[in-house]
Amino acid sequence: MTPFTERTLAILKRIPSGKVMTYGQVAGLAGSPRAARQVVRILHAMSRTHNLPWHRVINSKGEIAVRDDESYQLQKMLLELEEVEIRDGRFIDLERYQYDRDSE
DNA sequence: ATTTTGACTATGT
DNA sequence: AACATAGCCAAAA
Repeated sequence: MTPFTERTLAILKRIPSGKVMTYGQVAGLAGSPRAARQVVRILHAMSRTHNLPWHRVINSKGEIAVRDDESYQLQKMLLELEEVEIRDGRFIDLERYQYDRDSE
């Protein structure tokens, strides 16, 4: 496993329930701010086997990025189970859910 | 070594 | 707000 992947996994696992991060934020903390698409790859490839909170990762516009309707509904449901309120694919109060304080 | 692959992002219109 | 475009980059093929 490459260092970037390792760091990305560590970061993803630290996103608390009820909070979200963008693909770009995760990539940035993992050391490569413009590798958002790599985060997407990692989620696709490893979310199942590594028990990652894939539903807590959203795009920079503050939307659920998934296009497939079934997966979209699943992601929305998982977030709502964590008290994240969404309407029309957008977060009611994104500010409240953003997980920034991570630099440490 | 080169090409393809994305649940992306910033910018411009 | 919506759309197009170009840039992006690590991993896999």
